[in-house]
Amino acid sequence: MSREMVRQGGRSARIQKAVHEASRALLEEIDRSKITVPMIAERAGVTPSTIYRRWGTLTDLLADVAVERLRPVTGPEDTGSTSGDLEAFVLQYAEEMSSPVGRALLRDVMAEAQSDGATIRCCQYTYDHLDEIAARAAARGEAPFDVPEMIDRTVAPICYHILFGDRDVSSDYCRTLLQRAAA
Amino acid sequence: MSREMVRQGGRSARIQKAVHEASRALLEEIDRSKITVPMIAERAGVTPSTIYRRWGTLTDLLADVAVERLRPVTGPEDTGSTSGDLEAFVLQYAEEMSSPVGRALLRDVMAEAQSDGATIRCCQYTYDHLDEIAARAAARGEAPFDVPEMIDRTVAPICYHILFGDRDVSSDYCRTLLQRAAA
DNA sequence: ATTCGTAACGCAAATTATTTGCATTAAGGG
DNA sequence: CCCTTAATGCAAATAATTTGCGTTACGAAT
Repeated sequence: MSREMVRQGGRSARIQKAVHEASRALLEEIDRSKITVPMIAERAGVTPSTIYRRWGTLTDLLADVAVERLRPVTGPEDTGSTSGDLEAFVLQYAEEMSSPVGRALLRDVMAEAQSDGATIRCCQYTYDHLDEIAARAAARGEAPFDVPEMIDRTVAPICYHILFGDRDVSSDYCRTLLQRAAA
Repeated sequence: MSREMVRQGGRSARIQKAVHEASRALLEEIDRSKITVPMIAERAGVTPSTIYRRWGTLTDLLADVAVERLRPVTGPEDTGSTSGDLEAFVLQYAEEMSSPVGRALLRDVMAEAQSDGATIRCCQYTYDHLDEIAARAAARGEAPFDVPEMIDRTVAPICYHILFGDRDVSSDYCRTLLQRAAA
């Protein structure tokens, strides 16, 4: 009686894939506020009730999709120097997130009410990237930096301005943040 | 044919007030994800269609309510010194926003898709507060500070950690941010 | 004050989304 | 290969959202 675990293979996985793909496709085609669960279900070739049972709400589903999209496929670029690595990472982060799609993903991730869900997983990617850059710095014998502090000084302001839309997050602005962080 | 403007007085205002009050009351009582438009309508004594026509969606309504709640009723406290004013403001901001209700408000404000809506209005309050503190500093002959930079160094990290839930936003942490900003 | 034009509302019907009960399918272990 | 049961499909039931239309009541002008 060890009971069954969550099933991962076969049909279940196929459906998750189909639903995610349908969601991504719709996010590209039509406005996010016009997307509905039945719409995604039809495109994915499943019944709406399946989606409701597995994801609960449209918000949760879109958050799940967003986290998946925000997961980096590759580690941070190795430019040979810590400052170069940091600049490459921060500029790419800002560019990805400030696009209309990126902004929508960010909002979807945060909309998920439960704090122990998608949000932490999502910003964990940022910690991991910076950890790796810091580890490289140490391996090179360069001066190390504090990862949480680096997030406070660069990533946090970038997210703030993207989410509140109170200013443009340009490359120049990102470099200013990096200079402040280095001081 | 200059025609009618948006109506503000009388019935229209009463309904807006009733709906806002009903929303606030429900936000205190039950989980945000369980709140529905018909629920608010009943509590406010209006028909659901009125809410749908005026606010469009539940998200937009809650964002509207959130902005209203986040609007400060009073200016920043005058402690006699700039560092004191800043500390008072930042600590109060963090405390307000990190509560379950504050966090929900923050999420609601951001969930509203259109960037030119509630979000800007909401963070404008922060700019205004800091502007006033900076003006006081100048009036006292103290060294001025750059308001956008202060936001980047204090408010932005606070919002980031509240929204992503990756760390606790304690008073000690806020003071650390203020010390960094002063350096 | 009274009248007039119309924005905002209430009501109810139509549409659409969400939930739920039950039968069926297919993982995954024995 | 069989057995248990998680996950799905289907369809009915419920709830939310939209919409048409008649009514109310701002607000402007007379």
